[in-house]
Amino acid sequence: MIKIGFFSKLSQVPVKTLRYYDQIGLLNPVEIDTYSGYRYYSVTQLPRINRILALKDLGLSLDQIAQLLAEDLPVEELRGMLRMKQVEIREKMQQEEEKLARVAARLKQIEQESEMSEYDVVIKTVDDVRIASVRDLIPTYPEQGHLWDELEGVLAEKQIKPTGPCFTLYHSDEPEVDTEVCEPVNETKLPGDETRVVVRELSGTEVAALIHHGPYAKLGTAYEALVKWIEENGYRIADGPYREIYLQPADQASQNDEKAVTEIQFPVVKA
Amino acid sequence: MIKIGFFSKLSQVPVKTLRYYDQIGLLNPVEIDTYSGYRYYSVTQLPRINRILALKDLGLSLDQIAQLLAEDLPVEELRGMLRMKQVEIREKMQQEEEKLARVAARLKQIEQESEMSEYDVVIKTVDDVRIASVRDLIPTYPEQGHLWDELEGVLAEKQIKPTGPCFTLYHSDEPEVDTEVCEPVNETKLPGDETRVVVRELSGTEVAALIHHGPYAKLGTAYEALVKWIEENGYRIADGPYREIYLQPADQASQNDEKAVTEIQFPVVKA
DNA sequence: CTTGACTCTCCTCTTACTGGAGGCTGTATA
DNA sequence: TATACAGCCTCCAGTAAGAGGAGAGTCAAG
Repeated sequence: MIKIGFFSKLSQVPVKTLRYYDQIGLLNPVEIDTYSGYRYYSVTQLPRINRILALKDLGLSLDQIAQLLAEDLPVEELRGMLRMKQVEIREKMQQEEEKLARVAARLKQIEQESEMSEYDVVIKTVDDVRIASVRDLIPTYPEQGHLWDELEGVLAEKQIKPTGPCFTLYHSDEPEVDTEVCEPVNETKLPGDETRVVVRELSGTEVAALIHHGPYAKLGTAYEALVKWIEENGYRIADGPYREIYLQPADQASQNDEKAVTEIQFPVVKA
Repeated sequence: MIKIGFFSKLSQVPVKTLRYYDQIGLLNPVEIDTYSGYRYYSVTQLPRINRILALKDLGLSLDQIAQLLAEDLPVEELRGMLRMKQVEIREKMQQEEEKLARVAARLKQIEQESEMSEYDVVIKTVDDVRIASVRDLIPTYPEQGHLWDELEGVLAEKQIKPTGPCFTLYHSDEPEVDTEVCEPVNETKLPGDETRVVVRELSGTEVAALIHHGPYAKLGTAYEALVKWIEENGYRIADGPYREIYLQPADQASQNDEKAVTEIQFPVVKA
């Protein structure tokens, strides 16, 4: 029959923690003085707390430990839990490894340019989306104006409103730029006469993305940064078109694109 | 000027999280309608939230991120933070690796014996402790009774009370057992006439320990389990004596040791 | 009897949100 | 124009595993 302080010394578990374990019913003292409220433990409880510590060291939660200790250990279940833990730990280790790679890449980037990059890349999963689009080959990127005119014309005529920001899909760059200009829409079909505008469904995919803020002429450096990030962070560019999303397009009238906000997205997979 | 739901869709950050970031001042909407309370964001805030996400992915806390974003980035500081993070992540990875080893060892043990071991090993650091002791060579472990009589006799005579449980240090096993029986004490010197009892200071050390509950005759299996654990969990036995701590000694009168509780400790270092 | 070391309960705080209740607001449709 | 209904608001509670502290009571030694 020993007091909590001594039990704490023997078990190397802080007093606060012992009280907490008492509270959640994980390890109750053998006796509590009804008058003073003092907790009294026995040295025979040391094996139990050691087991608690050992299981905690395996990464089990106190809840899980309580279960294991209560249901006088069905060995099969324990084995199952441990195997799950193994998988979990392996996953976590891999995540840490990737995190380490990202930190290293950041450091490298800072060393090279002696300032933090203007761009921050994020990995995300874009949802499926239905679009109306026009696709054609064009000689250079900026020359997609007539495609937009064509698409917008048809949509305006049929009174179809886009459900999100418009974007361009680039299917390939050579020999000419295989370009598809897109507006997300709700409709599944276009009513009426035939045009080059088609409605189709894009399926979601994992992408690496960044936001460019400023004139389109400087998109080049953004692309460079994105491609570099993908290479250095354990991904590679997957098949499929990449996107340029016009979150805030250039002002129609003035053609002022100083304040344009554009997101570019490359489909990626883990290398 | 867009509403929170759309900003959430663009940034892939849950609405709840955006509100939380607003609350802690990490990312405030550009405007809040004073009447309705609606938050209005701008697409130009997307770079900022992407930066937040990217830094979070490096393992930084929101607090740290807020600092970095506020103090218009002193590059040196960022570099320092990242280097610290690197070290941190490496440490964590190592810990995970050790955890994995422990889980594997547990699983192996269960496979072999098809039940959970009676013993749970914990690693702890024992404190420095001052002791009164008698040391001698004895032929076998159980024959330490006369050493105890000698020690207890002297302490009783000088009215010295032990400050903790008594224990035995085993300095070596061959050819005879080099045994030191110990009582922790407060005094730095023994008053009066000379005896074989000496007072000295034991320095703290890292040990692997387990608790044995039952007769001393069965301590053998406990030692086996402890040594096996040490081998299988990436430690090795370090120099120095090992300890047998009599937390609940055998009943003096009846010599009944059925309910004895004993801790055994081997000094260890990471292999 | 006093002193000082322990111990008690109760409260708040930590991270980065998540879930829910109850109540407005804004827009699209009938 | 009335009404759904999706979207938005605030406030409250809860998460894991304790840590820190206030204020008060208890125990053992001298």
